[in-house]
Amino acid sequence: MEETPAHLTAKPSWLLTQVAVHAHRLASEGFGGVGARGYHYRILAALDEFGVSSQAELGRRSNMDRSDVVAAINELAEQGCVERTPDPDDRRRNRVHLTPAGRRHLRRLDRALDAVQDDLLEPLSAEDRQTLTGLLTRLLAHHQRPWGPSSNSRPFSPSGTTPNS
Amino acid sequence: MEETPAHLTAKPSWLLTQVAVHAHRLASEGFGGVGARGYHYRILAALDEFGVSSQAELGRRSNMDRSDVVAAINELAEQGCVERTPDPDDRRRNRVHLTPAGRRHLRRLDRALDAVQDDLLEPLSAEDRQTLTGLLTRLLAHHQRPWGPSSNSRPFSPSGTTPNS
DNA sequence: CCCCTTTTGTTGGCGCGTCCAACATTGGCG
DNA sequence: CGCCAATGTTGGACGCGCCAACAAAAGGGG
Repeated sequence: MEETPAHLTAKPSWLLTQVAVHAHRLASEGFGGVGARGYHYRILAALDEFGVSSQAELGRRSNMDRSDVVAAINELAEQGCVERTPDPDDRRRNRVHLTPAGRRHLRRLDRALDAVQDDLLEPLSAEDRQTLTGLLTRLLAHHQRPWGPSSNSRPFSPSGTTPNS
Repeated sequence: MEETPAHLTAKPSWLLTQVAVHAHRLASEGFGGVGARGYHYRILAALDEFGVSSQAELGRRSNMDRSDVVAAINELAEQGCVERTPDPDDRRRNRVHLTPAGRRHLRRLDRALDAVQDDLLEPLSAEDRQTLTGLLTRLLAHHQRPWGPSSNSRPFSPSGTTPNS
């Protein structure tokens, strides 16, 4: 039985990315059954929660590049989950909205994803799960500083709390 | 300021993968300066810790596909970090070993990666970091079990989808 | 001894997620 | 009006994980 180098197992970044690999694998299995993938879920969830949005908004909310939003919405539109109509008030934008079929699809994906969480966190107690969630939430909030490197708009300059630490 | 859907932020798998994205970004920045990437580090670390190995061993230890090991070792060999010699005792295998340059390269990458950990975990106290590391280690160990983690095909398990511990 | 299975290195390819560059159109604002 | 910002879109890049196929070599039974 081959062991993994301690150089790796000692590094939180290693643990994080490797566990994320398993999370991604489980999620893909859950999505795969219905021919969906992560990007679809993100957009459907954002649409469900915030209603009609422009593609740029969807990208910012679900942390995707504008170009990837285009592709995902094309696919969702082909499946009839979503519809694109030009925005009369701003002719640059598209008003994207959920269809009933899209809402049903989202529910399916949501159920699949909930099952994934249980598989993923199986060895942890409810308390441990909460602890983990809290820690990860803090980390994510910290690294989502609005002035970060992004082509997704954010007209702000550097000099935040930590250019380099 | 656009918000992320609670459907996402409430899911540990989302938090995990998103934080992993930042970890990956930071690591890439650390590696990028010297033209390396994750696969290189994994192999160098495994070689440093376990000495001369075959490519298949390297793959198992650092969790990589055999084909990806080939590519990574080609690149490392071009950089003079690693050398491939046929194994006289088993003519299928290659004996891969670190060169002094490779060892120096590894040390550089190691220092860069250590800095990354600090950036990544900046908002957490030392205690929190340890807690996080422990939880992730448990999760990783659980999902690396040879017979498959949760759903089926385990010898025995008292609970299927029930809370535990 | 031969046959069958396994292991190993290697090639080539796929899918997903992230990201970037460029472009035309449109809106906002001085 | 003229400039800059935002939007949608196209096309591409890279990293990582994964799989299928193959030839060469090793190992284990009959």
